[in-house]
Amino acid sequence: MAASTLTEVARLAGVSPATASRVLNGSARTPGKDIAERVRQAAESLGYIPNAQAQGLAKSSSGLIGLIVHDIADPYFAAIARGVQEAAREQRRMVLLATTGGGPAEEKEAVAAFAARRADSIVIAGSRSCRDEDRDGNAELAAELDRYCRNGGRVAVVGHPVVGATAPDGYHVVKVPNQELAARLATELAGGWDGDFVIVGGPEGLLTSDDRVRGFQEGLERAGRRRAEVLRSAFNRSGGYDAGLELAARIKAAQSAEGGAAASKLCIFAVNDVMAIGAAAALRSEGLRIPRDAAIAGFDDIETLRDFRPALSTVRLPLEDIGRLATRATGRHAAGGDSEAAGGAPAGDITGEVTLRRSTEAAA
Amino acid sequence: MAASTLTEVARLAGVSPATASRVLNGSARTPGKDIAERVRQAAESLGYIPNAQAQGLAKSSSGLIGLIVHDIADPYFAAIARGVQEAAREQRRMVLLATTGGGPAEEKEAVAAFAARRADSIVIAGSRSCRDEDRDGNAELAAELDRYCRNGGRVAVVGHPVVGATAPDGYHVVKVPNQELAARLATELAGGWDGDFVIVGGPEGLLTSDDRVRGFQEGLERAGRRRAEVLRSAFNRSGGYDAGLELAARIKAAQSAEGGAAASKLCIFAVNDVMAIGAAAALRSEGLRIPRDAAIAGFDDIETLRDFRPALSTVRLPLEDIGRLATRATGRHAAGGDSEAAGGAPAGDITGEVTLRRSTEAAA
DNA sequence: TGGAAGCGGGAACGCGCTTTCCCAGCTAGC
DNA sequence: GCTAGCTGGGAAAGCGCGTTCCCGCTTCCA
Repeated sequence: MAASTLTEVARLAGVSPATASRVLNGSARTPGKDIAERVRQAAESLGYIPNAQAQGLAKSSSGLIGLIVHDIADPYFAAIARGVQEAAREQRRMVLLATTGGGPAEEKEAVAAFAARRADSIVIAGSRSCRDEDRDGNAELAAELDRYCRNGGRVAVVGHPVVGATAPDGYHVVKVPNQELAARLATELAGGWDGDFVIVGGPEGLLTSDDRVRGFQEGLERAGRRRAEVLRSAFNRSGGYDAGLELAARIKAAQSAEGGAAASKLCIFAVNDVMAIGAAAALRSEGLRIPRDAAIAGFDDIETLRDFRPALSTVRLPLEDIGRLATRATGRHAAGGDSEAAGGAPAGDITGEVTLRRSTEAAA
Repeated sequence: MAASTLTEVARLAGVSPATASRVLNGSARTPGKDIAERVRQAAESLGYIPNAQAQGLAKSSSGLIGLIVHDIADPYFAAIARGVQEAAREQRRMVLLATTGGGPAEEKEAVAAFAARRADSIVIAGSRSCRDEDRDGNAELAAELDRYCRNGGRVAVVGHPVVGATAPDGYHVVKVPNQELAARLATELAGGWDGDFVIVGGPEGLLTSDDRVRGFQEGLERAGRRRAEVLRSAFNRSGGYDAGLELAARIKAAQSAEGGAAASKLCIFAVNDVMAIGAAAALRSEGLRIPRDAAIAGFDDIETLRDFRPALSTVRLPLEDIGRLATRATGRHAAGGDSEAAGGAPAGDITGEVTLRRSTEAAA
């Protein structure tokens, strides 16, 4: 038994489907009071639920918004997803979720799937990559997005524009000042730290990671410090852990070489909180303590990690807002152009905040 | 310019829409090689993407699976969502996300929205509530689900059946042995702990919380211990924090009353990890240390929290598997009845594992 | 060589809904 | 009193696709 249809409701109410449609699913024309009531009662008694697919077909708009993340279980993406979800609810739309593991090829597939579902808009979170091996994938993704936009879709990307994408109408980028914030973090850290800095970054070519690395180096330079060495590993907890093991070995070697613990201490900047936690875990597993033997800082200020001890110095990013803004940017009335003048939230105005905590205190 | 349609492809290829459909969207009948090739090329050159809405309308099935969670940013739900997402991908379906904040009324709305979209199945995660104020909401939710199932929808619920729901065809519950696992946790803890136990639970009527409380009490009893006092607060980090403050005051009072720190120590069981972390943070903020001044245990073994120090004793729940199993249970061939004999994953066979770590070590 | 069986392709209908167009009935204006 | 103008309702044409039915052609067997 399939759900009851508009026609059935209409028949029961003794009116035409057209009229039933007009009263049940908001139209410019409003039928007479008594008829409306009859229809509503018929719908109620039949438990009528409009078929969104059919509505979408007829109106060619689905009320769907597609969200692409690398991994929904990653707290970074989960936080963004929450914002997206919230904004979607405001707009009375539903969110369609796709996780891709970060590969542009899978992202392209996700875009195609969203396009097939005729999603009104797409939000892409997650770092862009410009690694060589992703070249083709990026090109295909860009092409797919381009087509999607030409067909009237709207897309918002968090962070960087998709590599190689021309910017057609409806293509919006929510800029995150990773570089600038990383620079600020570096200068603030440099103010209270005498030792050297090391950066634990993601794979080269991951733009978010690259930005943060570059920014941090800039900040050091501005503070009159020498550039930090950059260690590359996976952009997740285990990457941080691996790098942490490596660093632990060095620290221990340095300590024993110089005799006491009086050696100049290292300050580790991991390009995201999850990596920082991984690195911290590695140091700890090697018997080192933070910030006694080394300082460590992250990026993102993941909520779940705020109770971590020693409290992690990091850069707070308003992840939920980012998701919300990206979603709003794809809203119907967000027609580009005078987004500032329109009075709505000035999309793209993301800002973060350097947050120094115990993990980088000099006095251990 | 809307996306190109099957008819356009057919025209370009010089065939009828029927033929084009047969070659492009898998049918029992396969047109001739050359024609197929022509159609495929036409599709390619037009950038044809099948309209899933139209397909869904015609086939009356959408390839959509609805997921209902309280909050996607909560790591518990995020982990489940990952599993759901994975299983959905296996089945070549997409997941539609709804977050409800836990209220049955909102859950009902989500179900209705999914029904409108003609989602093939619905997975409901998140604790059921049997509080009085949710009575009406539960009834409405049950009715909505019932209707959904009667219309051929399949639903899987994680944890408990929806309160008041009769179990029609296609209604599946993924049981989580919360009670039993909590009991096991209690007995294991009792083995290495002399002091009293306190339970930090969620609001009364939240079934997951209630189960864990009940199980823990049972376990204590089995171990010959006296029942623990139960503190109630919100089922999240801040609820844990509040309870932690209260407990910290008591502990400090007891310590100063008995002079030294030699008083019998408290072991706190928070009904989930996030609450446990909150409670731990509260104790710490009051100058108490874990496990020196009190032991603490949680439940769920949230991945992001595993690096927390002192390492949290907890019960590992295979959250991802839970999501996966729930999703698979709603699969097309999961026709109920002999699910065991069917050879597939024997759904409902969720099991957890008590994991004792440093936070409950007696020797501080 | 004639007929039946089989196969590849097209015409047409239906999925459930929106929307335009049209028509009947009414009121208002001359 | 007659027509212009308006209002509320219905008929019907799609939206893009799957699918059934039908038809013309080839192939095989008698």
